[in-house]
Parts: sequence; structure tokens; C-alpha cells
Amino acid sequence: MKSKEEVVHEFRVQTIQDATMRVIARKGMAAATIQEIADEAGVAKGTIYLYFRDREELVEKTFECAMTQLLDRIDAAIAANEKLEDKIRAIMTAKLGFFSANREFFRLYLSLRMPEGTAATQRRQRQHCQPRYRTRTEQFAAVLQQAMDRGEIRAVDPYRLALFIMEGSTAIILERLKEPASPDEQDDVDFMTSFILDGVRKRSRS
Amino acid sequence: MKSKEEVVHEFRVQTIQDATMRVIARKGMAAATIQEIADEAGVAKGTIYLYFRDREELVEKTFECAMTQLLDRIDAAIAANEKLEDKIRAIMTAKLGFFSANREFFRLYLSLRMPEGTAATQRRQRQHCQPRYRTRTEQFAAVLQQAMDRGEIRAVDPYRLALFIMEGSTAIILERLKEPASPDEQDDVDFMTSFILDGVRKRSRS
DNA sequence: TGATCGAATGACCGCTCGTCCAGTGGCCTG
DNA sequence: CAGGCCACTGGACGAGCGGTCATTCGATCA
Repeated sequence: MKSKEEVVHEFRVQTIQDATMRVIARKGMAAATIQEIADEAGVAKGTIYLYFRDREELVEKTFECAMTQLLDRIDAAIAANEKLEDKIRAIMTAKLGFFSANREFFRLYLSLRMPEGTAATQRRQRQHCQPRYRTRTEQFAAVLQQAMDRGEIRAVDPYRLALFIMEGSTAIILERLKEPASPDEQDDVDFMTSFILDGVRKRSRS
Repeated sequence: MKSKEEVVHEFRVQTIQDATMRVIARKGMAAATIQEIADEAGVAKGTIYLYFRDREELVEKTFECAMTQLLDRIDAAIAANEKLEDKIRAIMTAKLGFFSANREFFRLYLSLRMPEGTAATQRRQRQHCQPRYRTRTEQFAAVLQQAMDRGEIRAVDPYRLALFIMEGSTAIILERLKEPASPDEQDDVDFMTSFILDGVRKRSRS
């Protein structure tokens, strides 16, 4: 049973993290100030420091929280399917769906890919956020490796392949978020899946 | 004939822009200060303001200058080849070669993809830098469209395809720059070209 | 109901950084 | 060689940031 204080505490943390994502989505990582996040959350600046040590921890925790949700979805997508084609389709569906439901998170996601700031800031980012990407890429690379071992696909460097596909799909998501009216989610998933599997060249009918 | 003043002026501009790229490559966009750029260029802080209105113009001009070189290379790569496969191969070679020769530019290139900062800053970026990406993507999309018209490749949304491929290849370049010892440039070009054309699925030998 | 508590506040501090400008010294000209 | 010109300098300045802490005040309890 959660005590009343715990519930209030969790609620505050959640409110502040939501505000953080919205402000970063609006202004970008560098221009998102503590003051504006506080205003957005409807609390005073000092209050944020009761829940997070400093700006860096705030951003990091906010990122972790949303990223974990995404990774869980992708894990499930991988586990629930057998054939590579189905896995890819499920992963892409999960990714598109997640970012369409969490638009504000996308900007933060993009910002933390590339390390910014001073050496010290970079060190902490490398320790916390970048591994999440690397793990994710390696996880996808492992899926591809399995498919290669089973002879489902051609043998190439799986890590490079994973990188290419993940960044390519991120570009499609970014485009979808920019478009006033995107095509059906399923259409983009189909487009990407078939491109990944068969490329663009016309197939000689076997 | 250039006057002596013009030569000196150009030299200064070039020196400062080179320094700007180096510092941004080292520290990242947000942490690159005018003071450090000035030190790197071997001039005083104030001198920079004799050649550039403000920090924003400095960054923008630096970006434009390098970006134009890249675009020229890609234009040449497209014009010099007939078949789509050759065009893609040439474009990828040009891109990899350019960034391997201009490592410092890559960080700036990545930073300006996503708008950062205040609304005013964003407006200027949208007007100057983002169109360069969009144009580049549209240019590549046009190449793909032509190949579709000629029946060389399957008909899909060319703009989405262009986005996917451009971002995917950017990820490979980023990985190459991170690696202490990258594989041969030609290997990565071959990998990407064959992936783009044929995907990963084993081809049924026709 | 009065005493107590601690979560929330926001004025404040120290600092960094972009920008400005009064001063300087090397070069060109008459 | 004298004198003016102007490219260059670098300290001064103020805006605006993250982070602190003395103060406030509604909830809680004896």
C-alpha cells in the first residue's frame, strides 16, 4: 500500500517530467530552461530541485522513463514473432505507434543521440543515455544475426545493417511528425518492411 | 584582380570558419563559445564581430560554406552517371569521402538538422539551413523518381525512400567516424548500394 | 484551537557568455 | 618623417542561466 506522501511524490515527479518533455519538444534541448519547465508544470522553480538533483538528472530521468516504455514495446514485438519479416514489421509498428502517441518525447530522443555540452556532461550522457541506443542497436543486430544464421537473409555486417535501418526509420517518423496529415501508419510500415527485405530493384519473378 | 584588402578579408573569414568547425567538432554546438573560437583562430573575440554580425551568422555562414562543397560533389556524382546503381554508388562515395576529409564539419551538420534554441533562432534556421537538407532530399528523390519512370526500380514514394536512405547512410558515416579503424570506404559503399537495391532477403537466382 | 511541521515558493547569487566600444599600434600616404 | 587611419584588441557590461535557502502558510495533530 502506498502512503499518501508517496502518491503525491509520484504525481509531482510525473507532472514535472511531462512538462519537461513538452518544453523540450517546443524549444529544443538547449533552449529549455528550468524556469519554463516549472511554469509549464505549474510549480515554482525551487520545487523542481526537491525532486531532481539538477537539470541533468531531470532530463536523464525523463528520458529513461519514456525510453523504457519504448524498449519494452520493442522487446515484446521481437519476442512475439518468429519470422524475420514479422519481427521487422512488428518492431516498426511498435516504433511508429509509440512516437505517434508520445510526440513530445521525440525531440528529446533525437537530442540525446548526439552528445552535446562540456566534457563532463558528455561523460554522464555516455554512461546513461548512449548505452540505451547502443543496446537497442545491438539487440536489433542480434535479431538480424539470427536470421542470417538461419539462412533467412544474406550475410552482411549486422551492426551496420541495424544502424542503417534504425536511423532510416527514425527519419520516416520525423517526417510523419512534421506532416500535417500523414498516410496510414500501416502504409509506412509496409513500405519500410518491403524496402528492408527486398530493396528497390524490381525482383525477377522466380 | 582582387585587392589586397579582399585577400586579407577572405583569409580571415576562412580562418575563423575553420576554427568554428574545429571547436564545434570538439565541444558540440551548444558548448562552443565565441571566446574559444577566437582563441582557436588566433584572433581576439572582437575581431570575429568585424566579419560576422553575431554568433548565429557565423555558424550559419560556416555551415553554408561547407554544405555547398558537399552539394557540388553530389551534383557531380549524379550528373556523371547514367544507371541508378552507378549514381547511388557515386553519391555514397562522394558523401563518405567528403565527411572523411571534413570530419570537423560532421558535428555541425548533425546539429543543424534539428532546430534548436528560441523561436527566432528556429525561424532563421528554417529559412537557411533546413532548406538545404530538404533540397538535397528532393534532389535525390528526383533521381529515384526518374529511375521509377524508366522502370529501373519499383514504384514507391520517392521522397520517403530518399529520406530513409539519406539518414541511413548518415548513420553509417557517424559510425565510421566513431570507429578507431574503419573498414575500407569502398566496402561500406558496396554494402549500402547492394542493400538499397536488393534489401537483405536472399535473391532467388533467376 | 493553538502548536508544529515541512512542502512549496521566488528573490537572490554567482557565473558564463554574447556583444560592445574605447584604446592601441602598425602601415600607408603626403 | 610626421600624422592620420583603421583593423584589431580585450576588458567591461548586462542579460539570463542554473542552483540556493530564508520565508511562508496550509495541513496535521495533541
